[in-house]
Amino acid sequence: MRKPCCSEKQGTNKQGAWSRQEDKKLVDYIRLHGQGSWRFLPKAADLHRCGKSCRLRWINYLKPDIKRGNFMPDEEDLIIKLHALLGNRWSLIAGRLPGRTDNEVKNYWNTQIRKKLMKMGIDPDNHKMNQIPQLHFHNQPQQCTSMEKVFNPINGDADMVSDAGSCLEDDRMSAGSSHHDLNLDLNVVFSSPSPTVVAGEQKKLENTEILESDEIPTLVLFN
DNA sequence: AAAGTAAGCAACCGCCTGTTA
DNA sequence: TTAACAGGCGGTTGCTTACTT
Repeated sequence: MRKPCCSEKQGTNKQGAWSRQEDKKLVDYIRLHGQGSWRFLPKAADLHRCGKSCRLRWINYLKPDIKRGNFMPDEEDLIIKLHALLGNRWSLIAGRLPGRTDNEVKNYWNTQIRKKLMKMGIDPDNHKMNQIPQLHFHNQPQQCTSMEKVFNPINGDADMVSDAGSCLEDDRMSAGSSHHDLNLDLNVVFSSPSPTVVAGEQKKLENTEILESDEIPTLVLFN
């Protein structure tokens, strides 16, 4: 029924990396006309790319508010927490990280966080222990991250997966825990009928929405 | 120094959803 | 109600770079 994005212009896809000239054309065009109408943008901007490719390039790399560079520990914490709640909803997760894109978050998860979690015996898909973790200890409990205390949406508790000696009591994670630097307090609100809907039913997370209220994002779970 | 391998990440693909006529 | 379309999303690919042998 629907034609593929670039079917009308064979040879416009699989163009590889964007050149400086292409970037400039795209940026100049969007500055002048604004974003949108991606289907017609390539022709209007004299770009031999498909609209999707232009959109992706703009959203992921050319937008002025994109934050590049390494992820901060706070950001990593937040990604893990949100992933535990939302799963692979990268755009939702990225939406809580100012300046980060879904593609960047997804890549970071797949290349960094996933490996770290697996190394600690945590299944990165469900955030549950799947084997005996390789425990390591340090003397700085304040440095505990979500990598070491992963909120488990199934039982509503924090799974202590490593650094057991230093991280057990302080800073215990919960759905209402706080991220000071990013001002991102996560509150889980159950719309109906009761909070017990979460227990053992991760698929309930299928229909979720993060609402902004008084600058505190709230995760609402719909039944 | 060269070849082989692994890791990181930009880019593409195909499907889904919302909107409009 | 349905078809067509645009935009958006997650999964995957493949190129580039770094590292190892």
